[in-house]
Amino acid sequence: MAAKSTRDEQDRGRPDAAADLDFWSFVALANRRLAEEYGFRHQLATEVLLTLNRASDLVTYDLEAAVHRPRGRSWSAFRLMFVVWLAGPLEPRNAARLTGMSRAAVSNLGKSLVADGLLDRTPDERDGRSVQLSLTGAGHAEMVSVFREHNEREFGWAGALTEAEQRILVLLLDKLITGHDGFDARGRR
Amino acid sequence: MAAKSTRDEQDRGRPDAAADLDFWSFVALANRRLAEEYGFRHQLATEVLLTLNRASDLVTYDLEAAVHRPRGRSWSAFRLMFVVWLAGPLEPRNAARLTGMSRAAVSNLGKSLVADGLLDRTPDERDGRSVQLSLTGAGHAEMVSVFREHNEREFGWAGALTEAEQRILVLLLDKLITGHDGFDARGRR
DNA sequence: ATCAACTGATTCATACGTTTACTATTTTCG
DNA sequence: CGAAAATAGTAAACGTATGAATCAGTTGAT
Repeated sequence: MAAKSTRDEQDRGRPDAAADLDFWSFVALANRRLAEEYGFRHQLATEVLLTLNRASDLVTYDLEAAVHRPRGRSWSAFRLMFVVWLAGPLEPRNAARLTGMSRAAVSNLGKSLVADGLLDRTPDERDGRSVQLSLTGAGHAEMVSVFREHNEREFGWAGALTEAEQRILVLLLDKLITGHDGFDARGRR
Repeated sequence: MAAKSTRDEQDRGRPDAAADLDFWSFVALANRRLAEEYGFRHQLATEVLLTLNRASDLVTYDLEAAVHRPRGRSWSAFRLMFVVWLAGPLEPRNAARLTGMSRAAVSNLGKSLVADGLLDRTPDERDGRSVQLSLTGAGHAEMVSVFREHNEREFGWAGALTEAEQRILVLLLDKLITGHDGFDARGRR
């Protein structure tokens, strides 16, 4: 296992014991204390979820910082434009469902993106309550351009795994999610 | 593969084509269009990262909504108290590194938690600039109690996988992260 | 011993997302 | 047909995270 430091025994109680803990040695320490001192039983579950969240945060933060912020866009703006690009035109309701944002977030974000000339919001003829979101020409051009860079950097991350490993990872995550299914994008039933 | 709907061919361009897309069929649709219409090459990487983020968001949202919000605590507050509990006492700097938050976030959050009587912030004798975070008695009691519920619900998620599968998942995520190593908790070098 | 450079924590202004409440439209069904 | 319920989108209030600036203490060179 790559970066697991070994120094997580001894020196509990030393003044700055936490100073040289890294993520992996913290997980090991947490596992040990939760089991030995408190008797919790599902340490592997804790380790799975800690690692899952850690990986997701790290990758997201990197993509946002390296690709999107320099162009003046937020991670959420990219996500919204991504689904409008590939699944659009669509209603805010469906955009929210597919991105996992709230409807209000789509509404707010959409307002900015319309102001920036990247998104069009046209009234729905069928349903007077609703609206259709679509990319403008400029929005489409920006997505094609930004996704080129985004996709290369995604590959930089996923490329640490072989293709077979990547497929297994998707399968396992799929099983994790759908084993708990019946939720929509934001955990609502 | 469990919930992959098959209706992601045909009917592009139908007025509400997105209405019955779910997450998996959206991923399939995105893969197809990115490859066929735009010629992007790393679709598997896109699928891996979309699924990773999705899984992480879903699990986090569920734990926060089911376990922590009902007790009036945020997800971030739990994360901070978790590391202080198991790796503490520690300095805000190290708490930020282990949780992946910014130092400012730790400072803000810490203020609330101290006000609520869950956290102690005592000056460091060695270094007058610094401070040591530790749990109060009430904070410790709350963590033991809340983690019992948290851990059961974690198990509810991870339990969708066999133990062997869980170990493989951790290994793969580990490899994904450390294959890109040299980052600290928030992607800083 | 002193000053400059560094490091740690905090505060401030800002941005973003969520929840709740509201308005408008559509649907349902008595 | 018409009133009640449901649904879509938006606005307001709130909480929380972030980066920049600030304050304070430490370190090291001279």
